[in-house]
Amino acid sequence: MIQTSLHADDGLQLDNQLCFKLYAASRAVIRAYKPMLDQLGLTYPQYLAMLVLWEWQQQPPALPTVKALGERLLLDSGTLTPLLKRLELQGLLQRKRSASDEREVHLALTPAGGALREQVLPLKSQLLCERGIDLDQVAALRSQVGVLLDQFMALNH
Amino acid sequence: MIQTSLHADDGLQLDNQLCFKLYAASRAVIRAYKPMLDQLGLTYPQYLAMLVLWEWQQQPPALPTVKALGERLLLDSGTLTPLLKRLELQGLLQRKRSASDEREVHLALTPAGGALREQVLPLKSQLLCERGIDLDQVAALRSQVGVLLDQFMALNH
DNA sequence: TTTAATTAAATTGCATGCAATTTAATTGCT
DNA sequence: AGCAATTAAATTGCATGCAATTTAATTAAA
Repeated sequence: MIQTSLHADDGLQLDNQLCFKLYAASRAVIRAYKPMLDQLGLTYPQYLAMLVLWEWQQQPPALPTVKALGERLLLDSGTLTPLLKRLELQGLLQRKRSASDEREVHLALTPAGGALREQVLPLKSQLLCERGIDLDQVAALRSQVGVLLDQFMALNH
Repeated sequence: MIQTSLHADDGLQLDNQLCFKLYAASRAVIRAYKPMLDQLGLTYPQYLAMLVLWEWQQQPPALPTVKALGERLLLDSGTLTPLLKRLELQGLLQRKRSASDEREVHLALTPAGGALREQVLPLKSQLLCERGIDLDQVAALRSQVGVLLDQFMALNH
């Protein structure tokens, strides 16, 4: 393929930046979730935290710690601590110091927090339906963005 | 392809969420830019703003307004006004009220702001090189994420 | 031409992200 | 045991994002 560029460096054109497309697409998708999240009373990162806690609930023995949640979401305690305090204030979870290791904080869903899960699936179906999203296309893109993510996670050692 | 799911709703597994992959990938790429941006003295959104201003400089007559910049970056004045004030404080640009329409604020690069552009390309090449990024793969993914972005922009009317 | 509706920025308030530091608890080492 | 090194959260400080409101200027309309 032949490059016929007018400028010496299309490499700095905003539209040529994968980083900008990702950044903008991420915000656009979060914006699309907003009506659903408003009904749930959650912000987007709070929703992600709940996804992890709901998932964890299905494979008991141990409760997740703040650290474990952070590894899953790629967020640190500086972000998670205040976020989790807000979820606790809303009555969706409880934060309790581990008895065996007082440094750790275990996260346990309350009944209300567990129940909230049931409201998500219908709302999400509605969202996808209303917008006529192609599920196969979404799955394919998710897989590719996932590969990119893994590469960058490996590179950022 | 046959679905053999253990749970009734893989649809809520974090790893199955395109939104999370995008969100995490976006932050990972921004993190990868950090060393370069530190050398430039810019944050990531400040860098995006500079990209637009550099691009604009090549097609004169009129200067971009805050609104025009916002349309390009998909950001509003609530985000841009303080960001631009910081760039102005750093001496990279000037903000001046339009004479013809006092509501508008025009953005003009200072010589320092224009000169900064020259430092970016070599730093970016170095970044790509050090990490052994496949340019064709990046271009392909950018195109696909771009399609997704366009779809969501259309849907969020 | 007054006045109502629009529009562009700025401002306010809140919730992230994230670097850097601090605190408290636990491990490892000698 | 005694002490240094690690580790998990919390805290602090700063820069976004973004909804909602405000302010000032321009346009449209009666």
